[in-house]
Amino acid sequence: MGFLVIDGNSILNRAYYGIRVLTNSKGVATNAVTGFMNTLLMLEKDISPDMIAVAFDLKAPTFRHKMYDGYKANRKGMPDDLAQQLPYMKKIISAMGIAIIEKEGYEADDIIGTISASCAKQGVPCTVSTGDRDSFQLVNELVTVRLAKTKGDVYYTPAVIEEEYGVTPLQMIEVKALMGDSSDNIPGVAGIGEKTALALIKEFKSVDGVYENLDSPDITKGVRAKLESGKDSCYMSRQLAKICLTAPIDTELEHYRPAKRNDEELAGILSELEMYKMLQKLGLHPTSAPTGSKEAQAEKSAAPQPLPDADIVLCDGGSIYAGKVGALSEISLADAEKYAHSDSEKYTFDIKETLGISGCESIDNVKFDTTLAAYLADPDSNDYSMQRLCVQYGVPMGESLQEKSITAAALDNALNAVITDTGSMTVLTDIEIPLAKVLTAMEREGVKVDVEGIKRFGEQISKKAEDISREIYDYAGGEFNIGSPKQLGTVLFEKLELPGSKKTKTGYSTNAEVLESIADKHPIVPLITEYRALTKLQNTYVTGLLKVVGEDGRVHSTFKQTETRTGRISSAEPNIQNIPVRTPLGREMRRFFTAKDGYLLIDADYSQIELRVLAHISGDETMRKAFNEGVDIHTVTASQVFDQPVQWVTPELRSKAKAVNFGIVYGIGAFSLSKDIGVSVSKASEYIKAYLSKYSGIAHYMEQTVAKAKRDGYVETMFGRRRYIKELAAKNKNLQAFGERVAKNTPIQGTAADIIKIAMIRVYDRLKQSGLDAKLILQVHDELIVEAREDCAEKAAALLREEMENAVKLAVPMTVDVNIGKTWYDTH
DNA sequence: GTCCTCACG
DNA sequence: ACGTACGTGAGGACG
Repeated sequence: MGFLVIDGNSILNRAYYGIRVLTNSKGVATNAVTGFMNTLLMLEKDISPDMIAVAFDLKAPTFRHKMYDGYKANRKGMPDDLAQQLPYMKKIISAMGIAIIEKEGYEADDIIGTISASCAKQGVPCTVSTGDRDSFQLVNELVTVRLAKTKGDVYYTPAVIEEEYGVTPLQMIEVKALMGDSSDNIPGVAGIGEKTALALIKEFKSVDGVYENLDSPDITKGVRAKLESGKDSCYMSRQLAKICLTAPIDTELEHYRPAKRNDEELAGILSELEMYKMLQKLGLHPTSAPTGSKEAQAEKSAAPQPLPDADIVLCDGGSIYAGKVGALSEISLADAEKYAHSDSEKYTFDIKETLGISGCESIDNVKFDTTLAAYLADPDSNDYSMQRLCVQYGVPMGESLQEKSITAAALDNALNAVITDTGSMTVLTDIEIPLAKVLTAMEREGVKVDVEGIKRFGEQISKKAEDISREIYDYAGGEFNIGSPKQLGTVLFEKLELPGSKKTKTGYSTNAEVLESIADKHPIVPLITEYRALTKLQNTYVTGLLKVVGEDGRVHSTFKQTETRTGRISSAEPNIQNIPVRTPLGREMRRFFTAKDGYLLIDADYSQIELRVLAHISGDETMRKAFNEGVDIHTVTASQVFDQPVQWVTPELRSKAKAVNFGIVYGIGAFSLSKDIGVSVSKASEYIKAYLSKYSGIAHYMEQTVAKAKRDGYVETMFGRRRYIKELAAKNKNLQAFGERVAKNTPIQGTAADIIKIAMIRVYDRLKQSGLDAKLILQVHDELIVEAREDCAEKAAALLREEMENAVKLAVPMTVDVNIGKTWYDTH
């Protein structure tokens, strides 16, 4: 009903600051557009307006937002990534058939005022949607302001305003004349705030009234003096505060009935922004596949082969269905094994889930897997559901089972094109698909844990933690929750007045680094550090682990295959990849991960796999030589960076060089390196410079990689696994720098991940065919753990080493350290 | 649900 | 003037 007028700038601003920055794959921010659209749709649904207009500012810039005062780089006083969204927003509004009103020299408020006045004159109800309170003066019997708030909108009618402020809507102008408005550059009367202004207007009705009654006993001396000296400013402010009701715009209300929506245009813009949820909400389909770059789109000439006629395999509600498109039938669990080994070519939707439900060890002749393909096409996503993929790839989502088979086939076609096009088909068929059965087997097998041992350990830890907490309370002069960073910060920095400044948004930072820096300032600090270590062990590892031990006395972690951006595997419930090892006490936990009776654990880990990968792909001769000669890489690096003969390298220098080597792999910065090794930033900077000049091949490779990433928008591993880096296209310098580090790190971390995956598949296959009683049970990024019967352990260990070392042939050897022991602790 | 902290490679 | 190394998962506090 009636007219809806939206304060475009205000709503867009609120959306921008209210929603974390979202961007599409090309780095264009979409958060403000998303928020605005949600607001618009909500308003349309709520109000069902007959006429709609969106008003935008076209006035000389004002710094409305304190946060960005001083942000001089942009004359609009608007962050770049918000300004970036304005043109899209306007195009979308137009495509929706909704009128945009803007007028040179007028603010959105003036336009809204003029429209609302016309409505009031013609007896048309009018709703003003805005995020700020400036428009309250426009409110009357027909005009309502709908203030956008985080927790739902609030309607302001004359009665509500009277109730909240005790003045009429029009008197808001008088109030503002007195109190001013810093965001609108309205000075008001210096020294008069909201409270005083409201009280004055409540009593004297207007600015005139106030000045006529300066002698009133209700006005204190101080206030009176301020009013007298600020009189000119007050009357000037009154003019400024008044919203213009006669802006030269089209006030023929009928002209603002929405035109027919231009679906094609709308779908085009939303697809460009990759706003798939919004497309779905509007009942539209994406206009093009999103993942391929422009070149990829153009290269459609090298079209992939259409999929052959093969079986689709779907899981639904714990059942498996397979067969030709549109003719699936349920595969009973009894028949699953037979079907799995049949000759039919299979297109699974989620092979790991299929293995899990069917109980099969493996599935033969799997040619394609939708989920894994979608992961390779877009590893940034965290949702590979059919529904999500349909939205992403513009495929209609089927409701019934048979329709879903059509959907799956259509998705496979789309993804097959993407994967072929981007050169990641072999990663799919030779790595990810065969890996699924290995991970499934590892999950089923699990690892034995010593439950009683963990419990005893936990009791010791708890006792110790309790003792320490008492000591802490003594020093603190009272009990408090040590685990609450907020309370801890208060105790350390206010009560005990220790040095250390606010660091986080919400308060004091109390992390290990901060505590370390003040460790010798007060005896409570080392106690807190110790308390933290103990409670971490207790909560996360002792209690956490006991919660997930199966009836078989083993823990069965889930190895997630589509979780990381780089291609690594992740582990959850429990996370078996972050069991303590670095401290002596933490390392004790590993005594409770053990081989079953009569068996041993074999632990094999790659030595310096990431640096070796770097030596290979960069072609750096110095580093390759070091690895080929089998010398200690950190010692060599120390000798290079600090210009010392190898035999003169001290443990200290070696340790620094080690940190530099790590830093290089992460896309080093001098600041962080300096923090890590405790030298000045300028020293750290010198080290990096020396490193890059000695290892010039690495310097060159890093430059090339970043340049290529900026040009193409993605980086790749040796095997063709891709990661798109949208941050490189961002305008924000910090984001760009992050993108560059990612570009440097991902090919290294990702290639190492590919290598160990290949090794896992080979180890699994070889162990199986060898007939040895030995099974792969764990993976920790560069480390594989096999549980083997005692009499098989040596052979299994040799096999493990052989397959890992020969998984790929690089320009440097892939050295593996192998250890055998009863528990995980013993293998280190 | 988000933040902080901290465990691992 | 600010923030500052890559990739994860989990627990507790707090609003």
